[in-house]
Amino acid sequence: MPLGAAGEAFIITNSSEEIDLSLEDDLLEQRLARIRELEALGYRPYGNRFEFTHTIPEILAQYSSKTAEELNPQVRVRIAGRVQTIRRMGKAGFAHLLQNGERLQIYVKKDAVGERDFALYQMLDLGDIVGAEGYLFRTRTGELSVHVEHLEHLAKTLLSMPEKWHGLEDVEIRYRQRYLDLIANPESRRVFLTRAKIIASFRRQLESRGFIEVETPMMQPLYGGAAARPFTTHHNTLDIDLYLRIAPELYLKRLVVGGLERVYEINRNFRNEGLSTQHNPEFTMLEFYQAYTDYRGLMDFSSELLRQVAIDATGGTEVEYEGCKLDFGRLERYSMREAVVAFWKGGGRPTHEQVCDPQWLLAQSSKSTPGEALTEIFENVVEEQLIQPTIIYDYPVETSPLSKNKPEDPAFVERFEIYAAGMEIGNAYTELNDPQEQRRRFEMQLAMRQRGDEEAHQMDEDYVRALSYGMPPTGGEGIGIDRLTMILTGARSIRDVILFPLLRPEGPIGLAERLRNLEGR
RNA sequence: GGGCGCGUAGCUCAAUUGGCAGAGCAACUGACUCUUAAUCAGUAGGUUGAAGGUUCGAUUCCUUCCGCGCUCACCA
Repeated sequence: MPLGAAGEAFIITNSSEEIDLSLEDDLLEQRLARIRELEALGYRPYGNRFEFTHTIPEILAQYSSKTAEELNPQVRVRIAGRVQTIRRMGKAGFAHLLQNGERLQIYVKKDAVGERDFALYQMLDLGDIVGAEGYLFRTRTGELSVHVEHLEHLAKTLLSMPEKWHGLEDVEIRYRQRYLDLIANPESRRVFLTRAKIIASFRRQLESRGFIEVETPMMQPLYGGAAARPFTTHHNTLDIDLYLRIAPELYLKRLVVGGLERVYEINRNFRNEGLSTQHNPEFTMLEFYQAYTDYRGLMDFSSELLRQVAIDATGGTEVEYEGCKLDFGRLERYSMREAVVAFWKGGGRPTHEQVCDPQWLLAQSSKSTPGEALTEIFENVVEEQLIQPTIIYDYPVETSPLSKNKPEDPAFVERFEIYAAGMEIGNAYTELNDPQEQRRRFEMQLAMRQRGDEEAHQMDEDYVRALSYGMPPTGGEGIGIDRLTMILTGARSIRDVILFPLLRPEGPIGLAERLRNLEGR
């Protein structure tokens, strides 16, 4: 396109529409007008494929240490990114392009890029996505930059970006419009990269030990494997109600029966409960099952897994959370009864004999069985004090319908939970594999259900049938990925580690209507 | 669901005892060919979350509602 024509188009658009714009003062309208200016210059407001030579992080990794002299002979690059800052000075100027969380400065000089590309540079808005071609150099102040010789437009921003040095702080917008959070807050980006590293580390470690990854039903005709209320949905053709799973446990153990002796699944569970800083209705669990081991074996395995995950995610075994230094290098271990004695607050610390005495336990609690009383005391007294990563083992049978009894103490089961930062992050046990005992446990749960306990298990007869074919002795464990991610990233709320946490739907946005009204004007 | 707190320009935040709704950034116009929170001159931008009420007068006080956060209960 001849330069004169382009310039003319630019000027005409300005003079004819400027008055309307200033009267309306609508950013959208300004931006849509700018799209027409871009098109008049022969640019596409939403470009297509762009061949780049480097990503911005690649350039920074390769050339950050190079001096001006070492950038000679010229290093030619083609890069793309989102415009993060613009500093215009008449017939030249700078901008920072942001890509994959890192930024690189470009220098655009009219003499170097020509009239048309310089007109494009002058029209850029913060948030536009552009491609640039040129060579690397260092500015007078020493910043590695691209001396641009050609500029290309790849995508237009119609809405204004978050403010540049405070970033985006409104938590509601950060959760609802996570894309803005990811653009504006490097810390948020880092959290989700760390989350991905945590999951990758678990996968790598489990694969290397011969575990295979499987997917089991999310929609289940019977829900089980945990104590929780489910979400209900409906399948039209079969005309049946289905439940979103509260846990994959019963399916994974069917697979162990079937000879998949080491299986794991990393996926969502859904529990129809309240929301809090530690609870989202859908959350991600790792569950794994290993035949021929028991909860003692899993304690050792868990310690290794968590230690390595901490290293893979953060570079070391120590992390700081809420001002406390947590060490994943080793997990402390207490039985539940030991923990009640050890973490007792104030006077009247019980003896070991007392925490084993049903009469003493019942006297401390409103619960009707010694086991439930012990659990209640533990939760009230101990849980919040378990800051260091800690294993608590040997749980009362009443609260554990799927765990195997301790042979020497049938009122307790071979179960442990992992705590850190006062939160439960893991739950594991020696799986109950006696179908007759499992049938009795389900019937106990049914009785609790009839007394009004909505969270008690239903009878899963196919599961009993599976066990009746024989399940090898097996250890199984679940680890809450969201909470572990909170701890390893220093997040206060589970919503900070879930990309799109559940929120109430927002009201009408009104953008579609505004765009419709502005179309073709 | 209960309790406490917050909601002001696109973003981050002010506004004295109830007395003319403001600033910075972003936007718009102009100047500027090595800036980096660029600078300089100017312009525009508001149903103060919504609806009622008290008052001569409400961002401010009261009521209800909406949204978010914290917390308690339930849960992992």
